[in-house]
Amino acid sequence: MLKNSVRELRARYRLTQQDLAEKIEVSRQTIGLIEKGDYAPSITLALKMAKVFQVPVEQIFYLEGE
Amino acid sequence: MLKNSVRELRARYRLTQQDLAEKIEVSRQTIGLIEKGDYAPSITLALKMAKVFQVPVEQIFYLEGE
DNA sequence: ATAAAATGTAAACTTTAGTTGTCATTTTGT
DNA sequence: ACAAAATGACAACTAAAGTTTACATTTTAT
Repeated sequence: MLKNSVRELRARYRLTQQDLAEKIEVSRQTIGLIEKGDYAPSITLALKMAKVFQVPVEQIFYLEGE
Repeated sequence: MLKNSVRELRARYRLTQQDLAEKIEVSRQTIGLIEKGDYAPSITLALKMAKVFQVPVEQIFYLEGE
């Protein structure tokens, strides 16, 4: 099962969902749905996010319970 | 633009597309299309692949030319 | 307390990931 | 050289990502 720490990282950088959305070129709603855990984004989105937060992808998205 | 080194890693482990497909639970065709660069897989697929190859996701998938 | 900004949510939609089946071509092993 | 295994490719399809619009609720700042 896929989990993520987008909300925490976003808080650390004091970005709104809108801010983050713009930086990685997706809609605000998409950020919301990802934070909620509603779906597994594309690797492209994940890589862009990792760049914004300056952490490895694995530190944002990870499989829990295999 | 998204690039990847799936083919190289798969060769290193001497796995067929079919083998890899089974390990990460996708179809053989999907592996072929990813190697060809036809599309950006989900982060879930990428994480599973990273596990198989025992490398960070960034070593498999990366954005080239921003 | 109030207004503005931020977030949650939902429906209807478009786009793209991923599947299944099938056949042709290439590679590998004997 | 030959057969078997592996890959390429394509069409038609299904499933899921991601968008847009719109409105309700919550948070934040003054």
